[in-house]
Amino acid sequence: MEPQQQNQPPNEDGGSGKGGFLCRPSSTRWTPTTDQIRILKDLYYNNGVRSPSAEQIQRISARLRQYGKIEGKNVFYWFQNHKARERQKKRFNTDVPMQRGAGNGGWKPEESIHNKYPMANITSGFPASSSSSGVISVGQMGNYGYGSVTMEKSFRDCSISAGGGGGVGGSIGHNCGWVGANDPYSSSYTFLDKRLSMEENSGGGD
Amino acid sequence: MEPQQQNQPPNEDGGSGKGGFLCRPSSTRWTPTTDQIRILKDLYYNNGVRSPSAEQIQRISARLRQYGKIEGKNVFYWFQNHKARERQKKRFNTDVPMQRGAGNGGWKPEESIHNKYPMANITSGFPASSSSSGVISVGQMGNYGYGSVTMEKSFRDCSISAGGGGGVGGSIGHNCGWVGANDPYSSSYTFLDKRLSMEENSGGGD
DNA sequence: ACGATATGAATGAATG
DNA sequence: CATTCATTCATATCGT
Repeated sequence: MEPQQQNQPPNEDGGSGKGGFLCRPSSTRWTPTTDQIRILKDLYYNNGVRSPSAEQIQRISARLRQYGKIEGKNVFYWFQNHKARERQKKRFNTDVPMQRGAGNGGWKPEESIHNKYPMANITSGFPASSSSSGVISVGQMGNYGYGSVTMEKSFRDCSISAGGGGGVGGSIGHNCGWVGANDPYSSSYTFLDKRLSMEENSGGGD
Repeated sequence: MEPQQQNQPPNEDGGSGKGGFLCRPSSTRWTPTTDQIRILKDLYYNNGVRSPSAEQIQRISARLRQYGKIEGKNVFYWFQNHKARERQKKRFNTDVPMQRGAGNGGWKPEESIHNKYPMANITSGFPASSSSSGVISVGQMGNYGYGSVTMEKSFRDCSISAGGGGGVGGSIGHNCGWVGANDPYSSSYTFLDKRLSMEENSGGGD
């Protein structure tokens, strides 16, 4: 993987310690664990998942939750970023067919669809999850290719009763309505809440 | 801060001199040469280039390649970092209770030759949402130069690790036949922002 | 050699 | 989907 080996802190805590004075979310942002990354990449490369739908995201996040705290938006952003970065990378070094010879263009060659981790019985008691060998349901089931996902943050209900007492699945099953939107040209693009005029004051020089 | 630049370091792979290992870029990371830095700064300050587009990056990197090994991502990162750091520094001082005309606090003003913003970031108004009356007082609350103090407005939840704790992967929703997500544009998001309240404290009511 | 600072690189999050 | 911002890691270089 990348030479940047970030530590893999056992981000277990949720941050809110009841009796604690400290509600200090160690990290404000999600720090994916190696296992999570592994699965995500597996989905991305081996399964061709690039823009998972809400349902898929829910599934993925649920599965990844076994390896650490994760939320739907994390998965969502991960895929978006991963895809965007790949494209961007390509954009930069889209150098014209000039002399080869080391003209690497320059970025890490990460397009391998290889999936290591034979998952041999390691001494560790890690929860080795079958990667592409198992019958994962998280794979994309039809939604191939690209997908424009315009997220819309409308503070509405949508509150999934999580932790109800066993049913973690969180039946977010009120999807029998919006899903009917098979209008590809009607780009969801709903009114984004967006922050009101929060422009940078471009105070560069002076 | 930038004490001085090393003069043309043997930044050529293969010449790993010390170490003994070879075939490996002695320097894992790009070490810009003085000429490269000079040009980059020139573009940054004299030309107001702060976030070059992919095409520009290609051009720049191509030009800088004359002075040393450089790649697209280097240019990209350079500008990103430069801008970010300058802003970071400014943020700490910008309006800090500084007495006296210490207009600057201390760090050197780089090579602020001049500055101009050819691209007047005039991003029009706000798309949609204008209908609602202007009951909006949420404007910035005294945000001077920058308005990004990590002010969350949407999600900022805290772990949704429901009590499930084990039976994950349940049926997370029974799509009524799953949406025919065959359409590339149909991922209307609506789940991000889920605000779970798992603060089921006995007695509740505080 | 070690600490401090500077800076390249990477990535999560957010916006347009 | 493209672009940008913020944060953090990693390493290079310099100071002591």
